[in-house]
Amino acid sequence: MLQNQTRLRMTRQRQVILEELRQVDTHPSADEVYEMVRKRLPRISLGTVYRNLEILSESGEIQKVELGSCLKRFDGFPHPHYHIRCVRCDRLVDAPTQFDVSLEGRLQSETDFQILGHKLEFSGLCPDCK
Amino acid sequence: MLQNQTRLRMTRQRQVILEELRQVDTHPSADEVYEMVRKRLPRISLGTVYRNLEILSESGEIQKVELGSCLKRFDGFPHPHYHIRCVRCDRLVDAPTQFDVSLEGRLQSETDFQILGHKLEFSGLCPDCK
DNA sequence: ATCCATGCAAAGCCTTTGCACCCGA
DNA sequence: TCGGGTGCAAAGGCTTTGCATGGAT
Repeated sequence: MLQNQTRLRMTRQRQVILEELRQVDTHPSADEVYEMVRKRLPRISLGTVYRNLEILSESGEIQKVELGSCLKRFDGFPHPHYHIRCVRCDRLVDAPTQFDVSLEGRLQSETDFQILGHKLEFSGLCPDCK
Repeated sequence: MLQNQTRLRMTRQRQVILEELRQVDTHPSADEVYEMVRKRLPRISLGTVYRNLEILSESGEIQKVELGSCLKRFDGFPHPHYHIRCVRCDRLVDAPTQFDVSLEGRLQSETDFQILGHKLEFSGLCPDCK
């Protein structure tokens, strides 16, 4: 979250992006947001959309859904387990927690999806970074 | 997982990638795997590493750590909640499950990380796809 | 022998960034 | 006014792919 002293300047672009995003529950990508916003602000640029999505999610107004970065990581051990990612240095370690299939069972009764699996990632500060 | 009938052809490159990955717990990126493997197979190409990481994770020999794809999605509602992703059409919907902070507490006592949060994503087949 | 895998390089996709101009507070 | 925001376009980073050749079964 941003401190109050760094209050967001509310430009038309930023406001429209926020409004459009709050009107849907489809979790659009940056490009999809761009297309939505363009109907109201035809001259907005894709760069502005990216910049504002970043700023809005840093300030806690919205959230990014994906974990980590674009960079994929690989784990040589295929058994199901969880990870902890250091928010500062991006180090990824196995979490000393048991995999809990019951999470899926609880959800299954509440949804029309056929649940097949789940992934859980913790974030925090690693011993070196805290 | 691949069916047994589609047994993997075990080339030297594929085998070395698998061996190297099983010797570390650092969750390397594709490029880091490339650097590791290159010490033993100097002529291997980055494309081969990518192709094999993909094949090995599809066959269940290893796993990709990141959720979803490289494409980031945005959610206009910043309160903590979980998502379900359709493995077939990639649609993303909110999970009708309560956010459970106690997951963090249980882990905190078991690790030297300072836990700050967690993300949980379910995968499954959406009503349209199943 | 067959067909998948490889090396190489180019292309692709999404995202970030430099720069000059603009505008909200 | 003035520092952050914008549009535009180019660059960047990671990943995928086309193609001719190579190699496992």
